[in-house]
Amino acid sequence: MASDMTTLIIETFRLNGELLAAGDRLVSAIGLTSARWQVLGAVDMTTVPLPVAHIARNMGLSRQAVQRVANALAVEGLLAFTENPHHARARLAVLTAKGRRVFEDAMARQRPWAEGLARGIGVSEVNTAINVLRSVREKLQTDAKPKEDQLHVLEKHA
Amino acid sequence: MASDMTTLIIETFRLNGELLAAGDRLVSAIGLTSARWQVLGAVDMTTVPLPVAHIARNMGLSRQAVQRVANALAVEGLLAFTENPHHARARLAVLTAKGRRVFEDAMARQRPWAEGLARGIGVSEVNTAINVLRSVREKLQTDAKPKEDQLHVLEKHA
DNA sequence: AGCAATTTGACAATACGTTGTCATTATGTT
DNA sequence: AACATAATGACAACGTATTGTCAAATTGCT
Repeated sequence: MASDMTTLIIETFRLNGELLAAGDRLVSAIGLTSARWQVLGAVDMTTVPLPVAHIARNMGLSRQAVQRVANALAVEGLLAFTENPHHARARLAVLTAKGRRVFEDAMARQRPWAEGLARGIGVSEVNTAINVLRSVREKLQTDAKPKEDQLHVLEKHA
Repeated sequence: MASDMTTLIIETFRLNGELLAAGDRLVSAIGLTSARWQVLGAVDMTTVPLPVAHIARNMGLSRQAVQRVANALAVEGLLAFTENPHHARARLAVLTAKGRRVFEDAMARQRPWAEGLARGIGVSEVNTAINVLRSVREKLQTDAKPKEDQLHVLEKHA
């Protein structure tokens, strides 16, 4: 049903807004915002230091958006750029000691908060929701790039 | 599990971004954006013309955000403000004939698009996802306003 | 080696959302 | 009637994201 899908879409918008607001509340005491927290997390997650443009791709955002936040984090000393032996311009983003400390503070706040959110909701329902959201997102992403698919088809014929 | 909830949160962020991008693609040809489309929809939905602040509450957004979009829509002639007999400043937002036409164009595009998104996903799974998202959002919203609940408790005791 | 395409970061313009402040208008209580 | 409170819109400052453009650096193909 299209109307169910429409309901899901509207609910996704609303939940996204509430999550951002809640995330801001959660980490504002330690001088973070949701966006900065997410960038710190993306930098922390990598095993090897990466340039900002690479991190942006990992996050599914434009590199300019991440660049701006990363620069702000660097000004505040949470993140630093190290020289990249393979690329003179594309310096590598790494957490500073302070950045790692702040990020761990944020995660320590996030853990009990996420547990509280999950309380009362069945694990299988949550996983069903995750799978539905992922299916819809993947469909949107393939819709957005029909060109590449067509090229793949052409390659197969060639 | 907290980690399942974290996965759901991240997936919500990603889907939100894809939905906004897809919505923009869907209605950009008729000069709309996702945000303007949503405001038109909120104005269209009301049985009686309402002031902008009231519409913003209906949408769960700040009145300033909606005001800005509504003003832009008024400049483009999709929306008009009529005098409010009950309030000199709070004029009432109504769709113009052009606004109604554009909104109906947008809905005509949305219908088959939403159907395509829903295809291949079970109705019950979609409804489970809706219920999970709604539960999490409501929990966030009650967390955000512990004051009022406490006041209600106090009122009962008083 | 040379040249085209890609990657990266910087910068500007724009869209969308927030909070805060202010003046004006209603509302409600005393 | 008077005064405190709430609602509304205007304005400003800011945070987050987008696209577009540009120059520099890298990569890849011939």
